[in-house]
Amino acid sequence: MTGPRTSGKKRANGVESRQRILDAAVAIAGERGYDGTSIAAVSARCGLPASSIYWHFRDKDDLIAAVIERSFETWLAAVELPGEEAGTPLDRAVIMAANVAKSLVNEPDFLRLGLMLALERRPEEPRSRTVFFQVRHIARQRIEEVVRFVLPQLDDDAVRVLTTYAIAGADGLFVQREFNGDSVDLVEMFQFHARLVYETGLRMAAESAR
Amino acid sequence: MTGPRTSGKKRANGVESRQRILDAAVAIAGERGYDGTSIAAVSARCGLPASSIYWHFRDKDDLIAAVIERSFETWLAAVELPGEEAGTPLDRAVIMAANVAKSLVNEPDFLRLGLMLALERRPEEPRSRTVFFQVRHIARQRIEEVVRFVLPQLDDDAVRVLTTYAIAGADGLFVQREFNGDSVDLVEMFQFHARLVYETGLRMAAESAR
DNA sequence: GACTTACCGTAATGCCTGCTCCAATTGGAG
DNA sequence: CTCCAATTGGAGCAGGCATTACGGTAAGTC
Repeated sequence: MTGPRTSGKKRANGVESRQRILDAAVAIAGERGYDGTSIAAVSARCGLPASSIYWHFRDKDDLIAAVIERSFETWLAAVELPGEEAGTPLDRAVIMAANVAKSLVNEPDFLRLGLMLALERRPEEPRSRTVFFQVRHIARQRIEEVVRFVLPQLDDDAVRVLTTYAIAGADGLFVQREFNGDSVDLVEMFQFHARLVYETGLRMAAESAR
Repeated sequence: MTGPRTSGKKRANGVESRQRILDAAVAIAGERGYDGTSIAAVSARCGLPASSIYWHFRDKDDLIAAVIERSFETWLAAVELPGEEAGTPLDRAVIMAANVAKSLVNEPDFLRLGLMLALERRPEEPRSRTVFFQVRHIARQRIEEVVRFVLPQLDDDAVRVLTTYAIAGADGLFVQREFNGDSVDLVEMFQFHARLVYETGLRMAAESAR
């Protein structure tokens, strides 16, 4: 271990405080949604006064947007198509589905918040909502890539339909688990879903080649 | 003009006022969720003062619960398995799926509000949320019946899994449409989904009989 | 006409909200 | 040491919130 030269750890917090605030915010916003998240609650949870929150973030909307960005990054890092050693393309896709499910079980706040945010329709759309849509678009592209890789014989239209269906199933299964609790085995259901989407893709390809 | 009879309806409102309040509330709550729905906004929209709302409903929670109950009733009435003249059991199930999709397109507020409500986790759970769960349970039973009728060879466990998957797909597709707008043809996707669930059920039955 | 019931309107209650102001503290640089 | 910039502490503001108190009015009953 080294003596860290300049840093140590104790100088005025800054970076760490920002993380503490985000940690508190993701927990509360993931449970109560945008309107249900009060600055006072976040402040109480992270132990910093409201003024500190406003020093780090322009306003509440900015805070929630930052929450989404950070959560998405960690989520995205956890979700990659495994390498060739994992087996056939289908095997790899099923493993990836299981990994997505696991990360959703471990940190459901991100998607829960995102879904709540996206379902809302308010006259003036908050930035946090559009951030979620951007982020969601990236996720969609990644899934589309996987679909295209696993089922290379599909044409663009079929890829799009299948991707939409794949994401819909994922969202829906997540919601089911939120409702019914642990009685829904998310990992198993995601694998089931991945296989089903794959077989459907096979059938679609066969039909269009007919 | 001396005061004519003003025959039809003008006096002593009561029932009609209650409906006006519920109409306003379902629109606002369907767009903004529980916390986003203020009594003042509902009052402004229905033209009645806040005190009238509190005459008809105990509190905000009671109002939202009533909104859910009423919306569910109209939704449930719109969704029935069509009669034998519609064709094979699968045909009938697909038609029913299309009908569900249509009613969701026409009145998305019910499910949008329900999903937002169900995703929230607050320390003290509002009655409206439990009402949604009750209502949702009824819907699930109805779908389970349909699954059992269309695929009578399935055992109970398979029926349960398939029903969960069917509902998850429906929720997920609905959410997709909320995100992507009319570019998602909900009716078509619901039919697609119904057929896919059916084929999966066939395969499950064949496997368990193996 | 007196009394009751059902409903509407006004105005207020007290709490909570997002957000800001400003003074205090801290660590590093000169 | 002094000075500066980064942070925190806490008090405070205006506005919005759910909810209520209370008085008014119209119709129905006797």
